Amino acid sequence: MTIEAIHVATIQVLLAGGVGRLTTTRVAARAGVSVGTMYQYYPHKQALLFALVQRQFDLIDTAMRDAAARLAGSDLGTVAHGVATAWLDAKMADMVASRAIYGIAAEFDLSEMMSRAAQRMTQVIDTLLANVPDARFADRSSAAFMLAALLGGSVRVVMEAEPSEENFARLRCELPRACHAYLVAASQGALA
Amino acid sequence: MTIEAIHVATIQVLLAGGVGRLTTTRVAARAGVSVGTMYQYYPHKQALLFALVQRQFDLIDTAMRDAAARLAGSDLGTVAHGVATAWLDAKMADMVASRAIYGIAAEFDLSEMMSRAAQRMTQVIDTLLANVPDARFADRSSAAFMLAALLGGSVRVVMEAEPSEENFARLRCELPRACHAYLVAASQGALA
DNA sequence: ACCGAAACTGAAGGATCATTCATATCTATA
DNA sequence: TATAGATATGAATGATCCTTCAGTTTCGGT
Repeated sequence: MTIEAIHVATIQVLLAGGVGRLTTTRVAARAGVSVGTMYQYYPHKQALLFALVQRQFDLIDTAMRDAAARLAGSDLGTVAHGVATAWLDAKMADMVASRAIYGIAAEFDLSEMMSRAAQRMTQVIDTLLANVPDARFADRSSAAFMLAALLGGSVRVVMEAEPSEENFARLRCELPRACHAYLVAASQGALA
Repeated sequence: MTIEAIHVATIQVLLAGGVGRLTTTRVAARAGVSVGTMYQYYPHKQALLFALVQRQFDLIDTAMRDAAARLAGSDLGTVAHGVATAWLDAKMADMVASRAIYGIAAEFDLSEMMSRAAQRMTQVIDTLLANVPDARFADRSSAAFMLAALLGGSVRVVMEAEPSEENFARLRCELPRACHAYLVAASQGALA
């Protein structure tokens, strides 16, 4: 499909040179179509990029909701570990796209989009925490907010600063542990 | 000083419209100088931006080293709290610049610079952890790495997604707690 | 095979920008 | 005050790039 080729090409171009080097001509060339064709699917460059970002956000959102459904009602340790792992899986699964997309945020104003995504994520975590049987949180919404920030931020920083296999392995090992430790600290002791 | 005016103007322009809207003319205009003047201090736009980023990184690096010196030899709780607070203070002190600068990373290739900054930060934390009397880490370097990722990431995400006073207050309250909890979990129990 | 619609093409228009340089202004020293 | 060097100016240059549209190709149905 033409449109799929355009998407793939866009990500490739983004990875090759960042948003700065992403031109409509270059994307079209890499996709094997002409510039004009692109404009039949998207009114401007920005629309193309936004569509990519939206798709990525939706993917991750869905993955987190699935994980939340699976984990509902589990004990604190399972939830902490499960959320961290689901997040890592979702990000890693489409790491190429994720990395490429981070760059778009700077050129265009994605703050509204990112804000919405963060809020949805916090919301999902919050309801998940509300149903953990063996923990009561003094300030559950703050805990959910912080957990979302820890998850989102750590992965992002590693991807941007030094995305090596070694570092991802560390993340995979340490992030669940960190989440668990934080949630235990934020909850008023175990009740089971 | 002309050069200071240029720096300030650059950050203002960055905040107003991101890297995408940052043009040499606009920066010069806002600084109250002419384009040509800018080129007497920096060979190109990129050099100007890199200088800004470097300065910011150095500021934060210095702040963290100072904090580390102050905290050397303290117990785990003090170190965790101190590092988190120092980090927040450093970032908040120049939040305007910090936010502006995040945007530069996408347009130009700052990955090398960011990688170095992250490594220095991890190193500082690592030596700090090595001198905590009441804790022994199974894998100290991983703990230092993870702590750096947690600190760097969470602040960044909040700044980008929803930089409200309320959220910073939450960060200030929860981040030290999260750091402490993680470090306790990563160390093999308290020895004091 | 023929036709209309849908999809595709890519050269050209029109903007925007980074960068240069010939010229002007300031500053400090003799 | 005269002068050299340092600093500042901003119109002009040349490049890049988004976007458009008149014309071509492809495709499904008859």
